[in-house]
Amino acid sequence: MDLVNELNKMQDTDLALLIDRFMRRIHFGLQERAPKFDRKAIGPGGGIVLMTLAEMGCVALNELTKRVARDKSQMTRTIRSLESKGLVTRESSADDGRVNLVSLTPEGVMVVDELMQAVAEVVAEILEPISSDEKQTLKGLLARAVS
Amino acid sequence: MDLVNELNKMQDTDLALLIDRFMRRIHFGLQERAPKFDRKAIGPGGGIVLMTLAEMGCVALNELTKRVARDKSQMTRTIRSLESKGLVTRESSADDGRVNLVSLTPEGVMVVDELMQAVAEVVAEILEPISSDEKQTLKGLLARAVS
DNA sequence: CCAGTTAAGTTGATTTTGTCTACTAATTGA
DNA sequence: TCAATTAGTAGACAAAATCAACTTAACTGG
Repeated sequence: MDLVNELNKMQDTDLALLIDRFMRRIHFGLQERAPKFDRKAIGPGGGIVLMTLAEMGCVALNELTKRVARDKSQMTRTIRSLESKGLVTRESSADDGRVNLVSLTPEGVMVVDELMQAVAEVVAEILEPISSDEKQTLKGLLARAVS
Repeated sequence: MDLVNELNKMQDTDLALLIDRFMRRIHFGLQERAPKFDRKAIGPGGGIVLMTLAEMGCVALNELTKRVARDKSQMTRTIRSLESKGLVTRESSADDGRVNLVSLTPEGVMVVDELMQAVAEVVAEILEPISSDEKQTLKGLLARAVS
């Protein structure tokens, strides 16, 4: 019982390492391709925010912050940077004067499209050794774990 | 055909977001528990190195660098820091005068054991919604992708 | 054997992220 | 109405990533 528990812990531990390595490989893959698509110099932080926006649509800044799991002060800066590049807009909510609703501009949509294509290429490259069905499985499991 | 391709790209894209969120959740979970196990203030960077060392055993620094996918200059600093805390040792290789062989000290083993327990708890918490078999599947898929 | 090249590691400078605290303004609720 | 939350901003600082220059050891073609 305790032994089984030990083994399971082992397994969970190197799962963390696997996740880290996966992340780093995505990072390097994108960095290589950055000259091709990152004309606005949004960087990794901006990229994650843009992609999350593409996923969520117009959304409150605090919701976005929770989703990407970053500090709110940093999110302020990231959004301001993206705003200054014309990729996102903000308007304060009518319901609640404190919240800012963030959404992609048309140009933001174009930029995020290119970014997503690059991300897709990189991820596809990493996932090359596993089948399409398995990709589905992988994504499903991660989604259930993280949601 | 093109449409299917588009869909697959979409899926690969949000897989990257899922991985990022997973990583962040591990990070926060460990940060919460840090007071309990991180008495040597090794931090996330040092932690990954220690766990990788636990996995690989005595290994050349350049191999370690490749494995954790960090810059070699940073690895130099991380290892030096861990060395100064008595958690790893170095000796230059007999075969090749350029390479440094790194390994855990007995104290490093103890520290990494506590760390791994914390990591296991955090990961187990995140993976709570999926079954044990599914964990195996997940780990297998990631391992195949990343190796 | 030996000059040119490559690889391992170190150092330094710089930038980017992350973190923590303090603050303002808007909202909630007793 | 007034104390307590909540959203967002600003500043200071720490950690990590990045990039370039450099040293030393090892390899390689002639």
